[in-house]
Amino acid sequence: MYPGRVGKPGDDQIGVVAALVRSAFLVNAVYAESGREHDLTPQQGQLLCVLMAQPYGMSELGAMLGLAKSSLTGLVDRTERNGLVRREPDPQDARAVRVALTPRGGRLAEEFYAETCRRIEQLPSGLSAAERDRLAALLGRVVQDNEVPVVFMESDEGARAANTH
Amino acid sequence: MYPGRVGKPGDDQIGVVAALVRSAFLVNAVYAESGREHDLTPQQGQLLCVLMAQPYGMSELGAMLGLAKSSLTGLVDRTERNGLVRREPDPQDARAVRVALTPRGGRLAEEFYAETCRRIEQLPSGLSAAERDRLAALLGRVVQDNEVPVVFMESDEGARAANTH
DNA sequence: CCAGATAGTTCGTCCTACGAATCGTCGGCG
DNA sequence: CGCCGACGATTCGTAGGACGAACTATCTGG
Repeated sequence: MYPGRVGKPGDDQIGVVAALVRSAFLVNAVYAESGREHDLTPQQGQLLCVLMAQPYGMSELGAMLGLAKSSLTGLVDRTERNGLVRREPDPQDARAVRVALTPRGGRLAEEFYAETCRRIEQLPSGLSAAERDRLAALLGRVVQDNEVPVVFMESDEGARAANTH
Repeated sequence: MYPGRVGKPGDDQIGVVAALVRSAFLVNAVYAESGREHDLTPQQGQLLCVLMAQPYGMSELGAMLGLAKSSLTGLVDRTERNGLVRREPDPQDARAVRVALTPRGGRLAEEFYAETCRRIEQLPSGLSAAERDRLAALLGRVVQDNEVPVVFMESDEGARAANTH
């Protein structure tokens, strides 16, 4: 009844729950550290990563990031003040606003994204390629089953945008 | 060289990197929501979870949680003000302090921990028991390879700590 | 054409996080 | 023994983050 142990007797493996929580802790730390290197707070970094895909309205951003409207206003304010994003009027709707990366914001986003990828990729470096693949497959299903918003680009989108390989 | 794809052609699986980042996003959301139900910020909830295992000194906590000393002082201040933790003098060292759960803090920690476990456990509900087990094994190795501090108890430690008192 | 819904902002409050400066204690070395 | 540097922790100032309630302006269905 406690975290997802399948209770093989004598198994001394960590539970799924603890594994998920602690790996999230790792990822959070990477975000923080990676952000610090580019003078970004984790939240601003996340915002840039979301906007790499395309511009979004404030409400859309709020829904994706799980933030209240007023929180978004502040986050975009500060990021805009740093010259990384821009509020553009929505041509269809005079109330609405589209938040887009500035050129400088775009460059910084690429750097931050690449750096973060690099660091995150180190985390499972103890696993074989096949194991990493299986981990990706399993976690990927968890992510999809729970309909996580695209807060971090698909890797090959990223790879293509970053270096057109 | 980008995120751990093993590049089977036509594979349309998410990359390890994106999977890790997005699952972390999920876990963060759970922490926030679970905390809200118990009038805890995610940070205070995390503090309580760490202290469930045993009391710690401020410096130890800072190291485990990855926070600067001054950040810890504030976090413990606020949590203490809410009556959830207590600063006890360290008998060996008059400079040091041991932070421990109050009875009320202990109860709240158990509730928060159980609720969080319950919710996190739901995340991989689309996986079979065997798959969850494999996910736990893989993520567990990542966590251990990266020496993640025990920011979330082992499940059976939790059960034991709760009962053997 | 108007009433209600919708998009965003403002305001006040509290929490989070940090570095620099500070204070008291500890311990080793002369 | 006494001192001084290391160490544990707090204080202070600053800046960011998150929220709800109240507000403005626009949009849209009837």
